[in-house]
Amino acid sequence: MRPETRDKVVQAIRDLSYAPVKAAQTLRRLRTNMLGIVLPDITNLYFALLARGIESVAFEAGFTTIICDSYHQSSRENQYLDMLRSEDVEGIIFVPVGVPDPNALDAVLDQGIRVVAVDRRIPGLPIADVDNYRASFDLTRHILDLGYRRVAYVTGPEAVSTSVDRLAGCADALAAHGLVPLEVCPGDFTFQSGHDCARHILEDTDADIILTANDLMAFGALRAAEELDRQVPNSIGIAGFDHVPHVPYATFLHAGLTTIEVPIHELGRAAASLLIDEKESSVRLETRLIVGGTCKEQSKGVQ
Amino acid sequence: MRPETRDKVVQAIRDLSYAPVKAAQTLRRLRTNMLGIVLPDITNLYFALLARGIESVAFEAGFTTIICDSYHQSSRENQYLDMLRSEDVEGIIFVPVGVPDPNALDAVLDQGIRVVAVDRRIPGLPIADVDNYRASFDLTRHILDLGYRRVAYVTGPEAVSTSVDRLAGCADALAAHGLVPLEVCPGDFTFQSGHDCARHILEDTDADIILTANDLMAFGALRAAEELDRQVPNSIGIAGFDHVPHVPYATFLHAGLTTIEVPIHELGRAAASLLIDEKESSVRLETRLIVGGTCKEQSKGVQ
DNA sequence: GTGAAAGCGCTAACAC
DNA sequence: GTGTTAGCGCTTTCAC
Repeated sequence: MRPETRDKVVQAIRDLSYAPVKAAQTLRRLRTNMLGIVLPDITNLYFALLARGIESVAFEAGFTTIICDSYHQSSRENQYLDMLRSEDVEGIIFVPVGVPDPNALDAVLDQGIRVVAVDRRIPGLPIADVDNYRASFDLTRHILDLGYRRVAYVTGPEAVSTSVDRLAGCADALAAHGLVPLEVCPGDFTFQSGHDCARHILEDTDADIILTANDLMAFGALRAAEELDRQVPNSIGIAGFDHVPHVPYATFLHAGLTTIEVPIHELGRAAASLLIDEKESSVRLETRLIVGGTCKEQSKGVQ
Repeated sequence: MRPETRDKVVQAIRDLSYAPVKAAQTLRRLRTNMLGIVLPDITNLYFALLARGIESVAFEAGFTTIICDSYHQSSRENQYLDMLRSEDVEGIIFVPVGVPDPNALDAVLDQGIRVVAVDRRIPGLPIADVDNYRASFDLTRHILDLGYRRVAYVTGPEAVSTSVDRLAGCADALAAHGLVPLEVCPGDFTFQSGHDCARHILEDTDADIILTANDLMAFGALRAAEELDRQVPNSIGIAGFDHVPHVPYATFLHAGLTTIEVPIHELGRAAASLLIDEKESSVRLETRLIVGGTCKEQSKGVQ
């Protein structure tokens, strides 16, 4: 068409402030260009960073994302799965609360909506994750190298693969030294549960270190140690897992927590790429050991 | 219709696993049942709590929400506004980065999409907020009653109404005592800026208290005080604003921060209600003074 | 109470 | 190049 005709059309679009109606496009093309994210808690920085990573890739690819916060409740999780299905999203990135309800999930899958897991495994689905077992194994070896021997562990929910893998990695590293955990206390990834488990461990065992399945519980443990006047790391060692940059913690814990860095944002990006590029495979990213000030640097008493 | 006929139909829905196509409904009804949220940073707990509040009301009312994270960039904010417009959302809850771009906003408004502000004022729009001026005034009076006199203030971005109001409330309360702020340092609501401003204040002035426009900057100030070996509250007082429940802070700051509690979740709920109930009015919620351990309890030297 | 038909706004296909 | 048309799946209206 002639440039001047083009300009006229463009001008007309302006004048009438015309904007295409998405619903009509969607109906015609049978493509919504929407992605769903289902996660347990958007106020948890870990998941917020994950959502950001996902969104950054989706936005570049022209997808709109709907974040669904399941509040750690599988009933709400199912409601959201149904909702996303009826919205005809083109894919879902799913961080389940525990073991997902097969009914709700299959209904989604049967409609041809692709679902990928991120962080937490879901049987039969591709996933973007890290090697939690390996990282936990390596962290445990690290603290064994430092001379710690009486290891107590604060684990996460048993229905969540990350909890299971991290605990297993720790237990196996201990076993390789002929050791077993002094205590395995069931937490739920919250600050409070970390605090409560650590208090129990400090009061009822002679552990020389507490390992926790995430940083938040490690902070709970730090609090418990402080309440009981136990010096960290001199009287008790503490290590976490995640390396979530909880802001105010920098205020007080200058030397930082010994922990495993999980590339959360990248995990989100990888999961979104799996969905958008329609890959069937999974992707695994690297973690890194962060040596902080909550474990002794010297071997203790072993010398 | 006869019950048995009904059952047959229901059965058929089952068998064919029929689900209505939202796009067709939307096209026909010209209603999308979608709400947009535009906010500066979903990884900031303050905004995550706001989003949760909004979502809880929207979900009950059958609306799907789309959270748009502008990353504190007005360019992205405009992109999202355009995106939400083309999605034909039925309303937008808007926490602007600064002063919103009239072009992008008017385009939305011209299309008949209702927009409400929350937390931060936007000229011409209804808002759900708190009386930041009053609360800041009262907090300042409180610390004056405690005997503090040499008050330094760390403010937020000057394009944001909450910053402006909080600073004005403080300044006016001081003026009522014939005082002026010893120093007003421009922060940007981040931990880092709170730290940097506080360091400057502690090194270059003889302030006896630092007030900050939000809790995050107060934590930065606490960090700065610790670095310079200034005891809180004995050597320097600190107070914040927000009362955001940053989790790990409970680990270390046992007595808590002196601050103003803003009902964030409720603010989100109120904003969503304004939109959904199609009210034109604004709504203002109550704040509360939280007396923590970061200000001296006794008047100092005044007796 | 049941059935038929029009039309929401767009896009893709095809004819000119 | 340009113009015309069918139809995406639903809801609403109107006729029976």
